[in-house]
Amino acid sequence: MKWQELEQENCSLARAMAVVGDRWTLLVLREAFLRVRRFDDLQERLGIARRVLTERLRHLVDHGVLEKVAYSQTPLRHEYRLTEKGLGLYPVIIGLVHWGDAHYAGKKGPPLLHRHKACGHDFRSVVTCSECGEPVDARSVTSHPGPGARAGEWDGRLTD
Amino acid sequence: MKWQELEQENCSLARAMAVVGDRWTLLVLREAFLRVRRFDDLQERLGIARRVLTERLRHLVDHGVLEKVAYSQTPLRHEYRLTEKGLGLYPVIIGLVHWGDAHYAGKKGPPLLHRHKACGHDFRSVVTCSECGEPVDARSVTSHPGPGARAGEWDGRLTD
DNA sequence: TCGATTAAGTCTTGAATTAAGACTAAGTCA
DNA sequence: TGACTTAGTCTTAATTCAAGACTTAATCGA
Repeated sequence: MKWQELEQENCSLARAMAVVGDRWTLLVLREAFLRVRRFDDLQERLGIARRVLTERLRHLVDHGVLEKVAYSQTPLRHEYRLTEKGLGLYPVIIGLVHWGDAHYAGKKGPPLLHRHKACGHDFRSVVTCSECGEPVDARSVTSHPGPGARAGEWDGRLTD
Repeated sequence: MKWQELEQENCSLARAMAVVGDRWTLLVLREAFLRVRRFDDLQERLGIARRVLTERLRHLVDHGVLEKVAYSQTPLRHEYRLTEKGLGLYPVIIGLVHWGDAHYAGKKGPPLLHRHKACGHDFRSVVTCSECGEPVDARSVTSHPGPGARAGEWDGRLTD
């Protein structure tokens, strides 16, 4: 299967991966969340090949994850900002960061802490259920076909 | 920068991406969460090149995300199961799925629903603060260096 | 017994993608 | 005018991937 064919799959994860699923994109978005928005800054901080960065930024703009905004008219210069759709990826980023913290931080602890402005504490992210508010993990969930499931593509494996 | 150099970076996201950040790995893990655990089943359902699947599974086993477990002695056959560390990626997967649902589901709705066993409802994942329990989004968080930050690698941009 | 089947890979080849860094274009600054 | 800045484009060699044929070792069915 070619990469962009993923977009056609009847799976929200596959469709999301078609947008942000390559080796560099989430790192570019990390920088965007850290307010690094300019081409040269991104290139230097990430060590990414310029051609690849060009292509990724275009892809993200095309998919509405970033938008290209002029920050100077003379000379005309642009920066890349997260859209609302892009900000919606925060749970993914923070989830990966906390997984990395849990398994790869050295003895001293994580390199970066995250503070919740509202309560003032450094926190870990906790995934909870939108319906009952309790924490959710892999073992407490079952999956079943939704209204958008394509006929014939469900094999019943998960109906336990 | 080469891919595996990411592991050396002083950033939990980069370290996490070094393990699960390529085009296929999260799709392989999606299948693992859906209890698809055998080589041929994974290969067929994903349409991934067999050589690449071999390499990814080895990588995930090497990093303790999956473990290779014998399910038959004669003939000797193995399957790939999520470890506790692998189960810890559930927030990332569900975050991507819900982002995909929000932005790429068709008119009919998402292809797959997720039910919280404890309360019995289909749910969306909500990321909350471990300290105060309130929902958290990108705008309600600031980041600052933690105990594991390497001297000289922090540039102060985020201390707002 | 013997051929077919199954599972889990390995191998080969051509195509696509990436890393690294030189080069370019357009405008500003001293 | 000449140096500098920003945001790219271009080139080349190395790496990775897609597709699918092939392999190995054991079981199954006739």
